[in-house]
Amino acid sequence: MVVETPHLRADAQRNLERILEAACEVFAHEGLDASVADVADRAGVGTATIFRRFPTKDDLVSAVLEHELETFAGRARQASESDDPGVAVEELMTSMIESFIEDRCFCEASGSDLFLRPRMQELVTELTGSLDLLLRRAQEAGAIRDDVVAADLGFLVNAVGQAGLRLERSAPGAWRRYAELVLAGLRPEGARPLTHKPPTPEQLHEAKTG
Amino acid sequence: MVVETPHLRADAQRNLERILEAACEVFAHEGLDASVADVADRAGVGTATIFRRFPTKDDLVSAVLEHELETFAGRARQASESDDPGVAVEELMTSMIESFIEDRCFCEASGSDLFLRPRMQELVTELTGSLDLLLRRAQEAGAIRDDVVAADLGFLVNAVGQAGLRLERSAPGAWRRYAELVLAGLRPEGARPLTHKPPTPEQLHEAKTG
Amino acid sequence: MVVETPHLRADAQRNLERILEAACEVFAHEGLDASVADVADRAGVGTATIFRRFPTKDDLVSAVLEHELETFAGRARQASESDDPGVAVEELMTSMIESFIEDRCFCEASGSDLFLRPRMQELVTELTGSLDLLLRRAQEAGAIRDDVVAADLGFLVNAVGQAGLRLERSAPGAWRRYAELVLAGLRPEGARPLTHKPPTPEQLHEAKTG
Amino acid sequence: MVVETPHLRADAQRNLERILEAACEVFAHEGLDASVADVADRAGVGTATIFRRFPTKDDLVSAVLEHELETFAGRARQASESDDPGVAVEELMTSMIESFIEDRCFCEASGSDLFLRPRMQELVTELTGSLDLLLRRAQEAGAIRDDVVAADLGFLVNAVGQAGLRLERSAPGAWRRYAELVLAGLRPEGARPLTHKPPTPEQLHEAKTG
DNA sequence: GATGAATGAGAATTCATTCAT
DNA sequence: GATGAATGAATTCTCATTCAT
Repeated sequence: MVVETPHLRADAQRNLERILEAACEVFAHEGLDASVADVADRAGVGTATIFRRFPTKDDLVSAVLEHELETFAGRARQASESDDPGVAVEELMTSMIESFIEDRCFCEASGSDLFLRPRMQELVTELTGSLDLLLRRAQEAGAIRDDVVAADLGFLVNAVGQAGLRLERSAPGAWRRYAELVLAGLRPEGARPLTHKPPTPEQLHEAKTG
Repeated sequence: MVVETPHLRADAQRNLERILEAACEVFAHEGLDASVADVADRAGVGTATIFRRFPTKDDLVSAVLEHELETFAGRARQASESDDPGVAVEELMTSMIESFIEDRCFCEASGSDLFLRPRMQELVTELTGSLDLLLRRAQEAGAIRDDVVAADLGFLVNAVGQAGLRLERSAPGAWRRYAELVLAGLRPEGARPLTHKPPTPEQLHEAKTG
Repeated sequence: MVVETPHLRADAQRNLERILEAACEVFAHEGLDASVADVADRAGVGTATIFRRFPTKDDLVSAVLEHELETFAGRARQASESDDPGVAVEELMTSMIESFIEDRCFCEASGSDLFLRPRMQELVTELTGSLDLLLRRAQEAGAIRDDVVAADLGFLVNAVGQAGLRLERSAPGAWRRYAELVLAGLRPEGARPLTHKPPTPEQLHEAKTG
Repeated sequence: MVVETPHLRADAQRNLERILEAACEVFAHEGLDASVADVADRAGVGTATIFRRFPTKDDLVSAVLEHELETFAGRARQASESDDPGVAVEELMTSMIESFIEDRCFCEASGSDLFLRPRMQELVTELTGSLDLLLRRAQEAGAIRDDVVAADLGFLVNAVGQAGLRLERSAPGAWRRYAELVLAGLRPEGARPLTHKPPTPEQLHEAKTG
C-alpha cells in the first residue's frame, strides 16, 4: 500500500504504510468490529501510534475506505473509455463485486456515516460520473436497458458483494454466478418497464445509518 | 408469538413469549448489537430471566431467527401451491425482501454461524424444498429461466434485502426498484447460459463466517 | 452516609452507601481528578458496579455534591430562624467554610458545570433563599452592612474555603483567621459604599467553566 | 519574556523564550491540564525540545510560575515605596487579584507542591518582605488594622483571585466587588481583635498538597 | 541541537454473563 | 422461578516522556 504524505520521516512513512496495510487486512478479515489494538498488533506498533495518525478509529477506517474507493474510481474511469462499453460494464461491475468480496471492511462500511465524509463524497461523485458515462455509452450500444442509472449499478454491486461475501467461506466464487444473473437483468431483451424510480442523489447523500 | 415448551409454569411460559417478542422488536430495530439488557427492559423482565432460558445471547438471537425463518418457510410453502407460479415467485421474493428490510436482525445474522445450528438447517432445508417446488413449476410455466435453482433465489433475496436496508433510511422503498431489476434477470427472455454452477447444498451448510 | 432509594435491595443499598461514602472520601482527599477506579477500590466493589448506579463519573460526583449541598441548605435554613441573626451569619459562614476545607471535592466543583444540573440549581436556590432571609434579618439588626446580598456571602465562603484548603496541610485551622477577617469586612462600621454591583442571578446560573 | 541561560546558542535561547511565552499563554488560558504538546504547537517547536530544557512538565510549569512570581515581587517592591501606603496596599492587592483572574495557571498552581521549590520559596520570601514593609507603613498611616501580617494579604489575594476566576466567565469583573469587600475587612474602623494567629513562615513553607 | 515519532500506563465506559436474595 | 446486582474483560482514546533521525 503506497500512501504519500509530504514531510513525513522515512520511518514514519514506513509505519504509516504498515498501519494502513494492517488495517486493511484486519478490517477486511475481521470486519469493522475488529479493535484498533488488533490492527496495532498486526502492524507491530502500539495503539497510540495509530491514534497519533488517525485521531479516531473512524478516521482509520476512512483512510482504508478512501484508498479502496480511489481504486474503484480509477477502474471506473478506465472502463468508461473502453471500446466495448457493454462488455466494460460487465467487467467493471464484476471486478467491483470481487473487491467487495475480498474486503469485509468495505462491505460493512457501505451505507455508514463514513461515506458522508467530504473526501468520500468526492470519490463517490467521481465514481458515479464515470459510471454514468460508461452506462450511457453502453445503453447507446444497446447492451443495457435504457431505464437504469449509475446509482442502480452501485446498488447491485453492493448487493451482490455483500451477499456474496457471506457465501465466500463455504462456496468460494459462488458470487460469480449471481453477478451473471444480476447482469442479465440489466439487458434490454424482454425488459418490462420498471415501476419504481431510482433514489435521487440527495437521498443517496443523506445520513444512511442510525 | 407462540412458543410451546413442555413443563413450563404458566407465568414462565408467558415470560418466554414476552422475551421473544421483545427480542424480535429490539433486534429488528436496533440490530444485533442491541444489548440483552435492552431486550430485558422491553420485555419487562430481568436479564437473568433471559439467561435462564437462553444460556447465551446467541441462543436468544437464534430463537428469534428460527421464528422468522419459520414464517418464511410457511410463506414459501403456500406460494409453492399457487395457481400462477410465475407471479407467485415474484410475490414471494418481494415479500421476503420486504421482511429483510423490516428486520435488521435477520439481515445482520444472514451468513453468520447462527445459521449452522441444526434447527436452522432444518428450516433452511424446508424453505429450500418449497422454493424448489415453486421454482420448478414456474420454470415449466416459462416464467423463469431454466438454469436457476432454489438456492439462487435465496441468495438474491438476501442480496437485495441487505443492500436495500442500507438505503431504507434515506430512500425508503428504493429496494422495490431493485427487486424488479433482479427479478428481470430471472426471466427466460434473452437469457445467456450461466457459466458458473450454483453452490452445492453441502457448501451452503458449511461454516460461513469466522 | 444515608441515602434512601426506594425499591433497592438490602445489599444494593449497602453497596450504594459504600460507594457514596468512598466517593466522598476519595474525592475529598484526592480531588475530582481521582479515578472512578480509586473510588471502586475504596468501596470494595468493581468499577462497573459504580457505573451501574452512576452512568458517568459526573453523575457520581454530582451525587456527592448534592448530598453536601443538602447539608448546607439545611444548616442555612436553621440559621435563618436564629434569634441572633448577626451571630448566626458568622456561625453559618464559618461552618460552610469548614465544610469546604474538609472537602476538596466541593471546593473543586464549585463553579463547574455540575452546578448547572437541575437538582443542584434547586438546592442552590433553596440555599440562597435561606441566606437571603438570614441576611436581611442580620442587616435589620445592624450586624451586617446593608449593601451586601446573599450571593456575596456565597462568594466569600467559596473564596476563603478554597484558599483555606490550600493551607490546611501545613497550617491547619489557619482559615479561621481569614474567616474572621472577611467577616470583618461585612460589618457596617466604617463601611465605604461598594462601587461594583453583585452578579445577577442569571449570571450565576450561566455555564461557569469551559 | 527574557530568560538568560549561560552557554546557550542563540537559536536555543530564542527557542527557550518562545517556549516560556507559549507555556505562559497556554496555561493561562487552558489551565494546567493543557498538554505539553499544546505548548509545543503554540511555541512552534517539537515536544522533545521542551523536554530537553524542562525535564518534566512540572519543571515547565514552575518556570512559568517563577516568572509570574517575579513580576509580583517587583510590583510589591514598587508598592512598598509608595507615598501613600494605604492606597498602595489596595492597588497592589487589586492588581494581584487581577493577575490571578487573568491566569488560570497561577490560580490552579497556588498551594501545590510547585511552590515548595527553592526558587519559588526565594521569590515568596522576597514578595513577603516587600509586603511586610508596605503593610507596616500602611498600618502606621492608620489605613490598615494593626493585627494583620503580610501572609494575610497573600491569602486574601489568593482567595479572591481563585473564587473570582470561577465567576469570570459568567460575571466578568464581579471579583472587583469582592476585592472591595475584603479590603474593607482590613481597615481599622470597628475592628474586633482576631482570635486566631497567622500561620508561621515555617508552616507556609511546608508541603501543602499531596 | 532539534525534531517528530513511538509508546506505556492509564481513564471512562460498556456488556455478556454469573450470583445472591 | 425470578430478579436485580456485581463483575471481568474489552474498547476507544490521552498524554507525559523517551528515542531515532
